[in-house]
Amino acid sequence: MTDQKLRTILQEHGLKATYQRMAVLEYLVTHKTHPTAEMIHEDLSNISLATVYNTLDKLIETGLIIAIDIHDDGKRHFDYYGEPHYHVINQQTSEIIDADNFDMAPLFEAARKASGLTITGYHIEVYGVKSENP
Amino acid sequence: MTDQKLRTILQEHGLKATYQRMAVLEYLVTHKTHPTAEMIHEDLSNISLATVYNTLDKLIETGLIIAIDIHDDGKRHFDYYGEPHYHVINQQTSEIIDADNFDMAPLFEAARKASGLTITGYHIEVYGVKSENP
DNA sequence: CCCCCTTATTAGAACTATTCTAATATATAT
DNA sequence: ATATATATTAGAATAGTTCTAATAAGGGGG
Ligand SMILES: [Mn+2]
Ligand SMILES: [Mn+2]
Ligand SMILES: [Zn+2]
Ligand SMILES: [Zn+2]
Repeated sequence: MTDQKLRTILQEHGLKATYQRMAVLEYLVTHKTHPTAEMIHEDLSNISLATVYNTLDKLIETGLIIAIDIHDDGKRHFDYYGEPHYHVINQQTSEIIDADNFDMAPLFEAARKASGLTITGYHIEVYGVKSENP
Repeated sequence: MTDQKLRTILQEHGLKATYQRMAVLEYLVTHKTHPTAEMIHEDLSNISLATVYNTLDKLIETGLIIAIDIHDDGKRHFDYYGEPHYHVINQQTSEIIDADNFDMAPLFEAARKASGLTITGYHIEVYGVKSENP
């Protein structure tokens, strides 16, 4: 993804386009893993850990990324959320699989009915184990 | 809920029925809030915080309860999960509303197709804000 | 292009939710 | 009742995250 595109995304979301923010955003856009702050900091070796955390907070506020808490390792994982999707988590391996093959509109409508709120988004994790008879 | 019932639930899930576990389980069954470990510890004043954490871990392993991470306060919240349900979270107040008016079977099927796993459960949080024109 | 001012970055310290330790107590099967 | 594996506990330790306050840099207006 080009620097100009990253700059535009950040500015359209009301964020100053700093070198550090472009790097963190590009990292999340281009990695299919769901890294922790520490992993991002290790890979982007000239950006401080505090800035990684600050940037992740800003990107979450804009909705560009989400945080996923894997209770397995006590660390927060981050995920580019340009296209909303849900996660299937293998309980045996902690592998996180991205999936978007389900229309959440009916769930939104149910949630609106149940709460009276205007629904703005969702975080869905479905858990599974390796099939016995594949 | 009677002591004998709590004892039975714990033993049926392979856990020794200690006084402390019965108290924590009863606390979660009878409270509609989604408390943190510290809240439980404060209310059950003769049970150590370590035991509250140990018990919560055991109850999660059995599936009797789940943990919910509210990124608002950095603390893990716990929830009796005797009947699976999903949560609608008010982003303005952090209020957590329980809801079960949606059949998750189609989502399970989609998740199975996407991952090849046998689905065992889900954690769903839907976010919303107060409606403008109620 | 150049200020200016607001906002961002940084290293390191601080915080605190959670986990660990290892000594004591208890549940449950026999 | 006894034995034994398991649970509880206080307090220490850990580590992920947040805070501090000094420095740097973005970007709008001139
Ligand atoms: Mn991703
Ligand atoms: Mn509940
Ligand atoms: Zn994802
Ligand atoms: Zn609930």
